Amino acid sequence: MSPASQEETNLLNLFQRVSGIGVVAAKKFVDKGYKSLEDLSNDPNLTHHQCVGLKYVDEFEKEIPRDEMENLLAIVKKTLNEIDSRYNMEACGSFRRGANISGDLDIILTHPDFTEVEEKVVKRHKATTPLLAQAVQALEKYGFLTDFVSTGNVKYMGVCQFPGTDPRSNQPYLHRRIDLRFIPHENYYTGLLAWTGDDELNRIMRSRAKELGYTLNEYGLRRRIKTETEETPGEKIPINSEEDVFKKLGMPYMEPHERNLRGVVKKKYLMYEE
DNA sequence: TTGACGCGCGCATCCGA
DNA sequence: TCGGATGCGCC
DNA sequence: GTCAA
Repeated sequence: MSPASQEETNLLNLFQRVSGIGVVAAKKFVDKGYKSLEDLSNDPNLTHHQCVGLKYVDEFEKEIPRDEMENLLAIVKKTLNEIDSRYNMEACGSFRRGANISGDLDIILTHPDFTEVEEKVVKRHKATTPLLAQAVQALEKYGFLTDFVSTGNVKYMGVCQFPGTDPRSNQPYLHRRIDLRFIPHENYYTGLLAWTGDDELNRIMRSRAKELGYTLNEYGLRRRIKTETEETPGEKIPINSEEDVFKKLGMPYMEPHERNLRGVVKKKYLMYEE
């Protein structure tokens, strides 16, 4: 590769470390002649997301120890329960699968007042559910949320920071990415399953569902209706636990910590090769 | 090593009618 | 001004 | 890029 295009590749990779900058934006910045993140910071036209991404570019690349994840989650639970005890929340992703370190904190939220019907109304009328906004407001007031990336009716993406000094570094705790995702309470278990993952298990379960004439996603498990010409999703199958989903698919239940299939599949493959 | 494959959604922002 | 298209991050 | 063969 020529030195010039090597430099371009390096810059593309550098710019894409910033959250909010993907391939298209990175190319645009290279075309503008930017050579560094400092050049980037002088651009007056960065999106809000990109500004936040740039501000915390180093911190977002640092992994979050499990005990800090637990502390962060505890704050969210405590704060939200104080304003409304009917909030239900669970941290998903690798944390729920038992990982010792995580990249971000992904929390799904339900509330008995937020149903599928309610969600449809919200979307059609572009009204706002106060439930997520209220939760965010409470966490901001606490000083726990420091910046937002995006904030809508059902999904908040932002930045949080545990208060005080991190004994590991003797410095303030790092800024961490946090997502709050509101889902209709009827979809809680399929949502929990989907957002806990991992990707590989999701793929396996979805394709198994397909084989059995179902369709599975974070919104539920449905029977597919086959007609002459087309297939449409049919009635939703009632799900009252994650176990229910495994059961319907004829699979043995897997505890969250048993759902790390990515590494397992790879390991098996490597063993086969040797 | 090779070839098949990877979905869809919420939000911010841009763009053209 | 508004609706659709695009970019992005995410399991 | 990932993953199965």
